[in-house]
Amino acid sequence: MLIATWNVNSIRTRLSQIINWINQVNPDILCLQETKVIDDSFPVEPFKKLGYSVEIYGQKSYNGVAIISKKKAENVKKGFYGNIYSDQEIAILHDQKRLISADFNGIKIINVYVPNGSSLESNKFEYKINWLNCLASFLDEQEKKGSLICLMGDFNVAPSYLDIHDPEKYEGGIMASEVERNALNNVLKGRLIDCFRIFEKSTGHWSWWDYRNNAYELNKGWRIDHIYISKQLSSKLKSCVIDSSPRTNPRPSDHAPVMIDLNFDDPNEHFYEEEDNFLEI
DNA sequence: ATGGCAGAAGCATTCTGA
Repeated sequence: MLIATWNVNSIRTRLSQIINWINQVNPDILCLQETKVIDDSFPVEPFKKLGYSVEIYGQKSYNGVAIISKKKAENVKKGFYGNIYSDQEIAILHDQKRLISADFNGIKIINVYVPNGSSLESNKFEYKINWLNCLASFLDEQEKKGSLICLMGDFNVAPSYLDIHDPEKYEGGIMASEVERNALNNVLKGRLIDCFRIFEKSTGHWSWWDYRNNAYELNKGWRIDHIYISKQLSSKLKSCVIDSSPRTNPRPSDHAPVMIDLNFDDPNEHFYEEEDNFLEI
């Protein structure tokens, strides 16, 4: 089962590129971020024509998330829910459409677009940390229910210096600060693993390149788009790749899709031992 | 230290992103 995440930076501008990518890759589940459109204007039909089901949670101009899937999503939830924080705080977090979740094959798929935060001094940074703390509480609740989790999206955090093209310049700044990494680690709490780092330990692998300063051509990127799965699922993980090819398209998204292959054909087949190859940073 | 580039809204220019 192929599960992918892609910050497309506008579903309407990127529609043909996304359809082409789906035709090439044939994902079972594709989580999109930054769709930038209200639900009534989301181009649903091109996906339905390919046999996909579409679940959307969008707003005007900014943010917006969607789950495109071959199987119909079950238990679709838009935004945070459950007994986490006050209703008032939840209401504030719902103003920005950044999270949608659904169940597939007994796995809870959680698609997130984590706030960027702008700068460490910004009130948007405070919002980012609050949002990540809310996500941590949300996952605590899911864990209590015993759910198997696949959490993916644009996290706007580089987990380590290995995930930045120029760590000397950027370490400690936005997307690379201790505060953000602590907040991310508090979401993961060791119960979720970074699929990409199961297979690749080295630096030089990016999922986002700035539109400015010829960053893609100079390969000056960051790895800020991630797929995390419950440790119990790690034995089912066959691969995790970043497909940078759409970044070479005319008028590309600044992000590339990230994809995992989870084995559900043979439940006894193990690709990795759980405690092996887990990179602790 | 600042801006670079791109998208949406909407029609000149601002806001936002990362």
